Amino acid sequence: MDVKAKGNVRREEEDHQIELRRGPWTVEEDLKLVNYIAAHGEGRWNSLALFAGLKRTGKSCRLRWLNYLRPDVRRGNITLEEQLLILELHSRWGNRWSKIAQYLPGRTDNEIKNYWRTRVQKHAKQLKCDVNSKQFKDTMRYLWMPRLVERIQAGIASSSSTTATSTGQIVIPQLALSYNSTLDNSSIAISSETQVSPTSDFSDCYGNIVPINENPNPDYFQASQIGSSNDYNHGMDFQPWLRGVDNITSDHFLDCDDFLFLQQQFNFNM
DNA sequence: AAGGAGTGCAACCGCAGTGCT
DNA sequence: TAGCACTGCGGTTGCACTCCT
Repeated sequence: MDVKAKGNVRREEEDHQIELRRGPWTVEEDLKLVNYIAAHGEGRWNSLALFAGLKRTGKSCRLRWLNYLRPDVRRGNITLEEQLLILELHSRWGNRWSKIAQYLPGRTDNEIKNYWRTRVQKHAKQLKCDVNSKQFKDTMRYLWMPRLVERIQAGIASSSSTTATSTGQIVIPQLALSYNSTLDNSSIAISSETQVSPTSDFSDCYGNIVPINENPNPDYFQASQIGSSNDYNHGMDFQPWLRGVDNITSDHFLDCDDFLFLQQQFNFNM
C-alpha cells in the first residue's frame, strides 16, 4: 500500500470514530454551513466541518457549498447559450468539467457533467453511435447545426427583442450573441452586454476564450472562433444552436421533428 | 391503480496534486 | 525527503421522481 492509500485509510478510520453522516443534507445542516461560512469564510474544510458542528467530512461540506449553497450558483435549465458553450468547450477539452465550468458563471462542474451525460450522450445513444465518434460530431456539424441555424433565423424574424444585422450576425440583448452564418467562417461571441463586436474581431482572436474569473471585467466573457483544428476533436467545430429568442431555455437540443429529421439523415449516411 | 423502466441530479468515491512539517 | 493533511477533479452510484404499460 502506498503512502497516499495509507493516509486515506487512516482518515476513514478517523471518520468512523466521529460517526459521520452521509447522504442528503438537511435544512439544519445547510443553515449551519451557510452561517459558519458567512461568519468565517470558506476553506480548511475539515476543520470547518468540525467547528461548524457538522458531522460531515470536509469534502462533503465543500461539495455541498460549491455545488448547491454558494450564493452565486445558478439553478434551473441550461440556457441555449450555455449549451452552445458547453459543446464548444467540450469539443476542445473533452471531459475537463471544471475547466469548462470556469466559462459558465454560476454553473458547477457537476452540473455540466450531469448535463452532458444525461442530454448529449442520450442523443448519441438514440442515434446508436458513440458521443465521441467522428460520425456523431459530423452529424451535428453538417446536419444538426444548419438545421438549427434555420430555426435561429426563423426565431429572429419573429422576435422583436432580437435583431439580425446586415452582415448576418444575430444580436440578442442580455446575453449578446453574434453569429456569422457562413458555415466555414463562422464565429460566436457571447457577453452579458448588449453590444456585440464586429464578426471580424472574433475571427481574428480565435482561441482567445477568457475564463470569467480571470477576466478583468467579470461581466464579460466570450467564445470566439470556431473552425480551428485541435488534437481532441480532430478539427470538429461547433456552430451555435440557438432559437434566437433571448428568454428561451431548453432541456433538449432538438424537438421531435428535428430529431426525426436528424435520425433519418444519420441512418441514410450510415 | 400498480409497478416496472427510464431519467435527472445530488452526493459519494478514489485518486492525484500540492504544500506543510 | 518522507509522511501527512487538504483540496480538487472526474467517474460512479443511489434515490426520488416521472412516465409508460
